[in-house]
Amino acid sequence: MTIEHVGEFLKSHQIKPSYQRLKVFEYLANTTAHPTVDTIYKALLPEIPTLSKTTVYNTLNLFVDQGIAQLITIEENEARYDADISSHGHFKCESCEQVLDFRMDLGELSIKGHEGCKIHHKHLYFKGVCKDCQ
Amino acid sequence: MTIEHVGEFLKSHQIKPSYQRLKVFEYLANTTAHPTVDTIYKALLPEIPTLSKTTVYNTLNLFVDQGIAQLITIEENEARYDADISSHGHFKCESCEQVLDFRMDLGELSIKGHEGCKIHHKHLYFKGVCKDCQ
DNA sequence: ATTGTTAGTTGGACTGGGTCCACCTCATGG
DNA sequence: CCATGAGGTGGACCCAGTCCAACTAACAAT
Repeated sequence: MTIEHVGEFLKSHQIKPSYQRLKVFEYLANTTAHPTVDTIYKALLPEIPTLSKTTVYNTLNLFVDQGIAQLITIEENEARYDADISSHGHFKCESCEQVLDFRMDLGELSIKGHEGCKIHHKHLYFKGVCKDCQ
Repeated sequence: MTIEHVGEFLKSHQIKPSYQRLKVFEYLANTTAHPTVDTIYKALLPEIPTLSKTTVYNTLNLFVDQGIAQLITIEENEARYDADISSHGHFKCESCEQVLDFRMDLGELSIKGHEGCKIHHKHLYFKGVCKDCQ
């Protein structure tokens, strides 16, 4: 997604497109690496020397709240973010630590035994060893 | 599971059944609340006044490593533990914050597009609002 | 243009979950 | 009865994330 499209996209989700927000979303939308806050912060710092980590946190939380990004908690000690909000699963390699997407439609899954529950989000996390690390 | 069975169970998984380990596993095996470390610690403190939080951490990590408990990272800021290691999903109510089990066989699910990956663990997390909170 | 107002940004202080590490205790074996 | 090692303890420490007060940019009203 190019930078001018990002602005329109943010506006269409009730997010004022500040320079910081544009840059954070542009970065997130153009990677498949599911970056952490620190990764995003370090990547943008050369372009935005005054950037604050709090801003990155605020911005990502805003994106999650507005439904244009999702929080990935596959690992206990690191929050990762993903601008791909379509239904898919995440696989983390325990050796090289990369997180891969894989196609998986979670739409039809429901909760057996708790049918009255209203489901807002679904996450499918697999862990193991990727092909390259075996 | 009663306390004497816990001892045998731990031994059968190469874990020396110290008093602390017995008590932690007994607590975990007899609840469906998916407690946090702090919950377990506070619950056992009256019985074991000298208990250290580090011991609870060490013990739970040992259980996870030996495959008799699993770590639930459904929420970013709290690690929960579950002695039920059968294939099932977890639902967290965003209102009352309880975590419910639900039957779901994840055994047949594989990773489309990354067939070479060796899968060790599978986690399915749903979030929403439970029946009582609607 | 000027001022008021509000949203957004900044960075330092703070919090709390989790880890580290040195010391202590207890069980087991010679 | 002592030696050894595994397990437990608790205080220091680390670090991701939050809080908060001050600063800045954008915009509205006059």
